[in-house]
Amino acid sequence: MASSRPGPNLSRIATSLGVSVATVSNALSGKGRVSEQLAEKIREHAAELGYIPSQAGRALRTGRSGVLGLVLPDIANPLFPKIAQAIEFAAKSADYGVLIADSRGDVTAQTEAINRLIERGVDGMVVVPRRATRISASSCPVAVIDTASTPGNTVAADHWQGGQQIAAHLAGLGHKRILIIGNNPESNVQNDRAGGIRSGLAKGMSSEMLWIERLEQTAGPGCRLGLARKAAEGFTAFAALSDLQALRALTELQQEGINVPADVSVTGFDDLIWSPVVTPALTTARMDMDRIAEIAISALLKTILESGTREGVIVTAETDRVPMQLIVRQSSGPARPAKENLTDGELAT
Amino acid sequence: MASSRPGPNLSRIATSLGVSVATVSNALSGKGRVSEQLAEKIREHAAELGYIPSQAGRALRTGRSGVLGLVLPDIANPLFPKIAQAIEFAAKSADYGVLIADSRGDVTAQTEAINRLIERGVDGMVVVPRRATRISASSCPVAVIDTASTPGNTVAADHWQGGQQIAAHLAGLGHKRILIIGNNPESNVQNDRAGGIRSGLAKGMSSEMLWIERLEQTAGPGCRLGLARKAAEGFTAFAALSDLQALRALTELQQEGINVPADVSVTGFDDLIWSPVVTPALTTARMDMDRIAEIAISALLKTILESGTREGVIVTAETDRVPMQLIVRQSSGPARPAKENLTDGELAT
DNA sequence: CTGAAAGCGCTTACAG
DNA sequence: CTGAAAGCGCTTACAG
Repeated sequence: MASSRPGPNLSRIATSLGVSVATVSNALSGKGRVSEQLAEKIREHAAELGYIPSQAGRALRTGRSGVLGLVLPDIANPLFPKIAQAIEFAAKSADYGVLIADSRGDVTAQTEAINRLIERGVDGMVVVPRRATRISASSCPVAVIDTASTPGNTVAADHWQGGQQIAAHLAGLGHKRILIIGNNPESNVQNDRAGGIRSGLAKGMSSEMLWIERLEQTAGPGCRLGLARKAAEGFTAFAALSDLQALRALTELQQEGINVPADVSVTGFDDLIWSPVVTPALTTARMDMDRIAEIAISALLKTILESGTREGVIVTAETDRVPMQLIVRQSSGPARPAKENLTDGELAT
Repeated sequence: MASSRPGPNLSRIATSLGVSVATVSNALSGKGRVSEQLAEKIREHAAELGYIPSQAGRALRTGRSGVLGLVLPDIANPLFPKIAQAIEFAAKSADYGVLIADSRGDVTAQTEAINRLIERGVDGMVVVPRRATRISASSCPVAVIDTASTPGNTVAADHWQGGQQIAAHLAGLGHKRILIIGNNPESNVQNDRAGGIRSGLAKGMSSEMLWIERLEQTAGPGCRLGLARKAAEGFTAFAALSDLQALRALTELQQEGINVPADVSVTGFDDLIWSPVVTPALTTARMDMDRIAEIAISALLKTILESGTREGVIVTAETDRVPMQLIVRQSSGPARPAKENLTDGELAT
């Protein structure tokens, strides 16, 4: 005997009302082949009994589970909450559930995570791929969120444009020498952001790149980044490619007795949870995750609903990049006149 | 016509092998009522065809979906990644999927989230409740992760003991006056942590409580916490009840030119992503989320597998509190001799 | 050891 | 407008 569900089913409603299950089904689904009078009576009775449709029955019959998968490279990434929240919200609005899968670890784990979701019968999935992973079409529609310059990307923040906004902001404040601080040189997202910054520098501005992972390979994990020296060399702006790196830079500078933003400016990306909380609050460029999620989900659902059979395709959206928004807070300010000028100023006093 | 699934089903394997579906089912489920020889042949053929069992069919027949729900008060909470990762891992190990539900917003949203999961047919769920929410038994087993002093809690970190560890650590470093920094006075977790700290203070130590939310009600959100003044008053240790508050304290102190840990110590809770990254790295007390998740999931599954019918109960575990682990990093150090003593010392020189 | 059959709850052509 | 029937894919008593 199958373990029985607690609540009533269509058949119980039907017999108790003296009608057929087909009619009850039609009435509740509102497909309209039932007289409004009867339909109303059925809906009322169903509500009264606390009827909850069986997803299993429906899924078996329709071939659709009503569930989407969300594959993340590493849930521990602080970006995850925003993504998950946005995806869950977009899915919920379309009456879909979201099954999470973490592919922490290598690419193999990512493939396994995807397979597990398929075994669970998801109708489609949203994948935020690991660095440099190419998502191959599997056996359900897939939306990829990475960066527009990654082939096969469905939709993402316009990281390049975000970088340009940071550059324009720093240019406007009079900064000349920018240290760009990234974590991993293989990240498409970070490279796009860095490229955007460089491309947005005004005349007379220059930049240098610092990859933390490379530094740590020689100096050990958790090492100082040597930012005080960089400041002494004349860098006045530290543009991190993520708020986590920005936080690292900010606290290192503060610890070295360098005042932010009086002495130097620090900026980040992503507007993570702590950005408005630290002192000074972080200037950062924020992704519009709600919009990205909305686009990804609607592209996904369009494909799911159109294709009768469950084809494995990477879906595309009309808009594949969503502008980032610059959020100016206290961690960035006007560039102090460089040493030489300061001297001039003092002479002039 | 129901939209057909792409892959083969039991019936296809059966006919292609000239046996019955029942035998194929038995062979694949390994229930052993099939000769090993035939079973092997069937397994081989199934693998060859790339057979993936239909969750829908199985769920409809067995009354179990193989999916658990995870209800979070607010996915944006930085603790979420750790919880989600741990729960997903524990569930995956038991061959269950995890459906997420965010109850951001009020208590109503939490109830709705729970209902939505039930409609999706979860076999059980893990709930991390909103502050001061009492989870009432719904129509499936529920495991609650909050704090041991919350009635109806299934399992949680021993926040009180975590607080005691922090207190012992600060006592050992010679600190006398501790400022405990919390966010919300209604949080059970924060109250337990604060209580633990107070109860763990050694002779001659004293503490004062600072609730940020209260301060912000008058001084506005994002206001300074006035920690420099507290330091001047003689507080040498700032024990935040979460790493987010610890980060806020740390950066405010640094901005005010107070050196951590040379002048004062800062500690946090939860070992969040940035704790090892900031300078100085944060001393913190970490929850063993893996163990908590394991206990919650296994208690949940035990109830699910035992109860034939899907009763709505809050499950209990033998162990309801898991010790926290103190992680000592550079943000805490020996208390500097207080002013009076310093003078003595100078006289003695 | 193996198979025929029932049935989980639903939706959807089809017939009336 | 309403109903009888088939069937989605699976598991599980039951019979042989």
